[in-house]
Amino acid sequence: MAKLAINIRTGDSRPIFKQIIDEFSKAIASGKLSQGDKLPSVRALSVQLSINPNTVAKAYSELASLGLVDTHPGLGLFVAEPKQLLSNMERKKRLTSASKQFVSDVINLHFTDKEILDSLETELLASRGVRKTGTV
Amino acid sequence: MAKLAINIRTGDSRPIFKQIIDEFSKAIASGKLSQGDKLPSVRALSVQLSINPNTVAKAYSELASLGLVDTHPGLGLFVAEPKQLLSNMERKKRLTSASKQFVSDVINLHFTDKEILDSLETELLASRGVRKTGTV
Amino acid sequence: MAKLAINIRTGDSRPIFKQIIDEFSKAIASGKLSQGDKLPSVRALSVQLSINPNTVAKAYSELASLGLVDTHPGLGLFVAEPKQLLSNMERKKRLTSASKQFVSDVINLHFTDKEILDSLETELLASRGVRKTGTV
Amino acid sequence: MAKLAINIRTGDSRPIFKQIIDEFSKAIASGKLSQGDKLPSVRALSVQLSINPNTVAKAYSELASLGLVDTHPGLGLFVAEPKQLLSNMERKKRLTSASKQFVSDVINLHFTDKEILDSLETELLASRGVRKTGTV
DNA sequence: GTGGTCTAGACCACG
DNA sequence: GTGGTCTAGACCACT
Repeated sequence: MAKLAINIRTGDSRPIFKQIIDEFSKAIASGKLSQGDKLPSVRALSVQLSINPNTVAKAYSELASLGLVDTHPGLGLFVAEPKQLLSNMERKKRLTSASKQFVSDVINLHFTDKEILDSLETELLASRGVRKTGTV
Repeated sequence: MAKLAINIRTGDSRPIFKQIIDEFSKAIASGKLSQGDKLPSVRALSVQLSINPNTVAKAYSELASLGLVDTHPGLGLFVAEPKQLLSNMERKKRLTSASKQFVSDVINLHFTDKEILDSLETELLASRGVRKTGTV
Repeated sequence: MAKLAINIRTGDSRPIFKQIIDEFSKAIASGKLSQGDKLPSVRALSVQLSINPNTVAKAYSELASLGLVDTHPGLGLFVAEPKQLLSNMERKKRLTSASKQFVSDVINLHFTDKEILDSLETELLASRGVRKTGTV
Repeated sequence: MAKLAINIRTGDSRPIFKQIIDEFSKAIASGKLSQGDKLPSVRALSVQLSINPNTVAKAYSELASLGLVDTHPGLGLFVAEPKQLLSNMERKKRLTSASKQFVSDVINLHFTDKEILDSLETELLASRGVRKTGTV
């Protein structure tokens, strides 16, 4: 079980609980957290991040409903087995929606398509625990 | 003045005012609206889209502060001359930030990198008024 | 749009927010609420049920993540278009899980299988807005 | 004393003590455990299942208060004689309540009534030690 | 100790 | 007006 650091930025546009969700999502997707690994307790993480325990609880609750973790009251939260919760149509719909959102966000920055795609690829590799050193 | 259709979807996750901004941004970026073209009046657009005039006004106000349009009090809003308001560092920062956000949004959908990049490319081309299949 | 009554029972073993979710779920499944219908506002329902607004908000938030309603900040919540959010495997898994749970709950009441199945069928028909009057 | 296997699943939504109760309930209802059979000791079962002895003790305590087992201090727990503790009205009430709960749980999975009833029948037969396909 | 629920009250973004 | 987020503090069930 790798060392895990959850980072919260107050200047971020995303709400705190969403940042927590994203951090754990990426940690699980990249393999930094593996099935069966225990998450920090609600109280422990709330102290570590200096936020309200309810905020952590909300994030944990959503992670559970996303199927990424299993909750065991009295024991804690544990990384769940990988599974596909959503129908293929819903997955596709969400990918398209996120793509549209991304395009809207960057369209006025006047980058070329290649620059945009390269930037995305860099982040994708990073999220999978890979540094972008090879050719594109 | 080019033919222009502003589309608002009630099912969209973005707030209405943001959708308006994005629609005009894309229209300007793709050349469907050119420098000097007049935007519809607040009242006219609010009637056309069946939304609150305040919402349109808010969108127009942000378009102006983004530098995409010039306000001519008493006459209306006009597409501004293309300019670059942001430093290259700021542009790069926003691109990276949007990329990170996008990756967070789709990481748990379990698509391959290629599928994700393809989806984005499709939307990029669409935003530039191009269909992906078949060269233009 | 039919008249809608949400009932909360303090003696119920389910938490309040879950009761609210179930009530709206059944209202939507049975057609008592149709696509596009507006749900009562968080504040209005919290007053009507004499509970904390946050509790209603939590229920509404889960209804949204279940895909049953669309939220439009500033406007309210509306019944969403019917869709299949979950993969067939996940649907089957949840059906089996619920069946097991149900059997565990009634196994010691010493009813015959037929009595149990009849009871369930009655409730199923009721949930679809049908009174059980025909033969079984 | 019949051969008996108590199965605890960490992925189950039910708390551990409830799983233990359900397992013994089903074993008794199906005849796998008969009147007078001795249950494993608290310590033995807790070791076998790798769980906290308090959890086993809690389950045993509830089994006793349900009237399914008799406690003989110093000797252990033994399966009690079959008896009916609940009034018919109470039994019927609990069946209806469990049915309602079940319907609420599955109503949004969009299965047909037949699929739901089939799933339940399968589990009912399984709980009585019968496979559904092929008579026994 | 663990997570889950509920209340109370505040502030923000959206229309 | 609408819903969304966060804090503070309480109580409960489970291990």
